[in-house]
Amino acid sequence: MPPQKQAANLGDIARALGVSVATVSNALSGKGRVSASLVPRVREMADRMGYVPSLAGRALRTGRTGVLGLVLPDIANPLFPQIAQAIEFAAGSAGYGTLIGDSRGDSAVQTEAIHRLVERGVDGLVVVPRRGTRISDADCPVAVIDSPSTPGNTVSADHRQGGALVGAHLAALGHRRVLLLGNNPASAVQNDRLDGMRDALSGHAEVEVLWIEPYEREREPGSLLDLAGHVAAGVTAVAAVSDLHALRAVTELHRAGHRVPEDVSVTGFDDLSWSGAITPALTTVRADMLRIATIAVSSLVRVIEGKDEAPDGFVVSTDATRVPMSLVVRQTSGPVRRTSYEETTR
Amino acid sequence: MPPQKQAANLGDIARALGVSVATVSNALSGKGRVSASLVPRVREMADRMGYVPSLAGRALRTGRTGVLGLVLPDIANPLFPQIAQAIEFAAGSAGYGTLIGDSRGDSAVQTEAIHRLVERGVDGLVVVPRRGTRISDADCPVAVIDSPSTPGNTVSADHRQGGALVGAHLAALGHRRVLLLGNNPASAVQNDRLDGMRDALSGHAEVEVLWIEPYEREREPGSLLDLAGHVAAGVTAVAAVSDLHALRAVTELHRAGHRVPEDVSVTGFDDLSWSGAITPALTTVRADMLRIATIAVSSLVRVIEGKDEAPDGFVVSTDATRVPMSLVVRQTSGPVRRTSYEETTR
DNA sequence: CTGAAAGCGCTTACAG
DNA sequence: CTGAAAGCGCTTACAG
Repeated sequence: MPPQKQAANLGDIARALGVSVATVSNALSGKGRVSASLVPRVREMADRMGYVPSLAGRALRTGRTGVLGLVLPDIANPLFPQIAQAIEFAAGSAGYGTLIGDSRGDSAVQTEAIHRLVERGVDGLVVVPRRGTRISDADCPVAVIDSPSTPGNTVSADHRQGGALVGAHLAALGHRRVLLLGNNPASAVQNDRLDGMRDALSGHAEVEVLWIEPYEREREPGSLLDLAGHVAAGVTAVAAVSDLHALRAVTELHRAGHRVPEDVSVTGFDDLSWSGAITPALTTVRADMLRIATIAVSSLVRVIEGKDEAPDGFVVSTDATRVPMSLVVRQTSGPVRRTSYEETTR
Repeated sequence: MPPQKQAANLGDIARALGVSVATVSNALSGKGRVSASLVPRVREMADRMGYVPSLAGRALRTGRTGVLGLVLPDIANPLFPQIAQAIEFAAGSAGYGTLIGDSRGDSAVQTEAIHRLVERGVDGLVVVPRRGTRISDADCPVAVIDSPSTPGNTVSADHRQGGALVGAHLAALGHRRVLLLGNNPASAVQNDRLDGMRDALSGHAEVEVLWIEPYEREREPGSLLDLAGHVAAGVTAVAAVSDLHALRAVTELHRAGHRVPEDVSVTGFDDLSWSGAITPALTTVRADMLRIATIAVSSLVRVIEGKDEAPDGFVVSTDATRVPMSLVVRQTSGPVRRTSYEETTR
């Protein structure tokens, strides 16, 4: 007997078995007391009839939809795939669907996106907020993924510790003069990363920060960073707060005739998808997104399922968890070598 | 009077106004005949009471959820953000939410992801299928975004025309010997792009295809493409089927001591987020994702809302629409110049 | 251990 | 033009 196609419901199963829908519901959910002998019969019949529970019916009755909303600052952000994939996986594993909302880099759109998701009845929200935004009461539990420096309860990678990983790595390689590269002095994430680098390098190397102009897709041709000038001044390593900046550094150094890492080491941050594919492959720092996502989703789910209280204006407490980052050493970072200039002047 | 907080429903409004829920429903939806004088009163009261329609109630009654599923071959794919953003926007504009599903690069997971979305009651599905997968009946309308060479009804960028754009561009710049770069001879998308390039270059330049090994995040250090060898043999332009390959070409050429584009032009494909940020900025080809998404979503919505028949086993007909791509000329592609070698040997 | 009943919020024929 | 009623599919007290 082939499984039937058209959606059967609890009533169909109950009728087929001569029992009540309540009993079928209980047998399937394992909640109410049902005679042991009935459970397998119900299950089998449900299978045979191709029973798929109606989420709408369940949602109407329970007031829960089994869906989480994911609000991102800008889907076009290159880091987004990692986050979205991790959240989708964590949510799926917990039995939840993932509805996406895009802030398109705009606070007003972010607010609107949150409202739309709430109207759709999401049970909880994972928000990666736009810089500087605070998520207020959203009529549902919210988990925030952000920098550790953000006030309030958040889950996030430990950007500072990640920075320290880079700093320690470069110090161990013998670098004495390191140029740090960022593009936004107002970014908590960037500052955390830079602070970590500074900490780990202090006592080992001179450090200088170069704030480049904010990233623009179509910047002026020829607007270079003058890395060559810094190299001439003795810099042997460039540590960027993002793979994007690192890539820019590598390509500009190459173009200026320097070799990476023979003349200058370069490190990035985030392990974007292409960072292993360039030549030389980029040394970078990776967040454990799956862990971050799992923490965010599970705290949310605990509140949704009533196992935790929702503290602090409905924002989920995660004890401001910091998830350690890990260093991915590839070919752009190497030991300091004497430059050929110094070698030839001996 | 401040707007009330707790979710009001149709019954609350009806009670407040002394009319029936049916009337309120009709007034709000504009469907049933309601006296003109009542409509604004109902609307106003709904606003004042902070009425938010229950999607669950509506879904249970109408059998529609107002949610579309988006199934992606691999969220980690760098092209994904563009697609997801466009679909989310198009769906949102049409009044639909977007539930995501990730195939994680695995056909079995893809099938499972589709099932999960269908179980969640999505009204339709936008699928970017894994290579070689055909989406069969999914119990809901499906729009497929894929290569034009894929059998069946799909929406897609016109990859071949995009390739021709690159070819024509390089031909116009005077290149006589062009190396095409791909990594998967079985990919319909890549072959379409290459065919377009070949077409446009034929009669103008000698063309050769280099299939590099499939992209791996952590490839063997030092596995280079020997682009230098090709350059020595007279190649003045490298046209890649992806920005990723183009990036690899640029970095390897740099490292081999060639300048881009002075010695060798390089072009990519897809306009990934970083392609304007490298130095030199990457010449590439961009798909009109918003248009593609709009076509996919609107064909889906027409079927869902009963304005079109669902043809061909529930797969939405889009007349196999081909959306033209556009060339983004940046700094990696330039006119052929005599090499300094030849200049100095005169 | 099992069943009858209520009700989540909505929309849609159907009667008035 | 408006209202009473049914019913989408489910779960959960409550009686038996």
